[in-house]
Amino acid sequence: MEELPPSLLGLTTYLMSKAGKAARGRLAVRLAADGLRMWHMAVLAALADFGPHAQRDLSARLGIDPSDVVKVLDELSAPGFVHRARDPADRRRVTVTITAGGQRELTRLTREARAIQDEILAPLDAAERAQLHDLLTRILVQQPLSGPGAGG
Amino acid sequence: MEELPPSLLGLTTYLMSKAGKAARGRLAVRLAADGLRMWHMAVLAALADFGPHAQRDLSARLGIDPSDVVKVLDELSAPGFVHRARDPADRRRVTVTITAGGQRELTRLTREARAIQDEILAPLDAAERAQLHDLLTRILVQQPLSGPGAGG
DNA sequence: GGAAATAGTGGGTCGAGACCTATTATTGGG
DNA sequence: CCCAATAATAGGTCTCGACCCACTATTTCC
Repeated sequence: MEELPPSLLGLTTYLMSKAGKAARGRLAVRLAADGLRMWHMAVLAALADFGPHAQRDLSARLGIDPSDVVKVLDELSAPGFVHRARDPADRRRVTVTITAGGQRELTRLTREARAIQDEILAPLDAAERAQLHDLLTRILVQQPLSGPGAGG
Repeated sequence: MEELPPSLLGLTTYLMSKAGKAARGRLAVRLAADGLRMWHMAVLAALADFGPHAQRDLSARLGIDPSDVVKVLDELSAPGFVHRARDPADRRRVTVTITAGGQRELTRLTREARAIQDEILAPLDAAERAQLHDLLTRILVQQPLSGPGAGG
C-alpha cells in the first residue's frame, strides 16, 4: 500500500512534474531562509547575466507581470541586493542594477542550488546527468515558451 | 532581450521545474474543462490501478491530507466517478470505488494527457523519450519521497 | 465498560504565483 | 501644445496546494 499508481508513473510528464516540484520545493526552503522566493533568484540571475535592466525589460525577459516586478524589487532592494536608479535619458524608466552584495547572494544561492541538485541527481552518473540536461533543454527550447512564468 | 539567464538554464533542476510546470499547466487546463484538478485524476488512477481504498489509504498512498481527500471525493462523487460505501466490517471506514463512468473519464483524461505529452516531447525521438523516462524514474525512486504532495 | 485511538468530515488558514485595474510621471507624435 | 502611449507603482483578486484543528462516530485495548 505504498506505491503510486503505475498509470501515473508511466507518464513522463508526470515524472517531470513531480521531479520538478521536488527540486523547486527544496530550493524554496533554502530561499525562504533568506526571506526570498524563486522570482528573487531569477531576477538576480537575469541582472548578473545580462547587466542592468529597466523594470519592463526584466518583466519581458522573465515573463513576470510588471506589477510583480515592483514587489520583487522592493524586497531585493531592502537588503541591498539591487539598486534602482531613475534613467536620466527617459525619466519614466528605472534602471535596476545588481550590487556587490546581490552578486554575493546570488553566488551563495547558486552554490546551494547546485548542492541540492547533486542530491536530487545522485542516482545518475555524469554522462547521464549531461544527457538529462540535454533532453530537457531540447524540450524547453521548442516549447511555446508561453505558459506561467519562469518561476523556478 | 528574449533569452532567459544562462545561470538558470545551466541548472538541470531549473529545467526540470520549468518543464514540469509546463506539463502540469497544460494538463490542468484540460482537467479544468471537466471541473477537475490534478488530485482528482490521481485519485481515479489510484482506484483504477489498485482497486477500492479506504479514504485513509488513498491519503497515505498519494500523500494528500485526509481532509483534502474528503473534498476531492465529494467532487468526484458528484458526477458519479466514484462510489462511497461504509465498510460493514469497520463502520468508521468508507470504501471508495471507481465507477464505470469514472473509468471512462480516467481513460479520456489519460488519452489526453498522452496527447499533451506527445506535444511536449515532440523534439525527442522514441529512444530519447524512453531514456528521459528512465532517468526521471531513477531520480524519483531514490527521492526521500517526502516533500509536498504527488500533486501532478 | 470506559479511555484512547482511529476514520471521516467540516471549516478554516497560509503562502505562492498569476493576473488585473487604477493612478501618477513622463515622453513622443500629431 | 495637447493627447496617446509608456513606465512604474499601489492595491487589490483568484486559484491551488498544503496544512491544521475541532468534532463525531466507531472500534480497540485494558
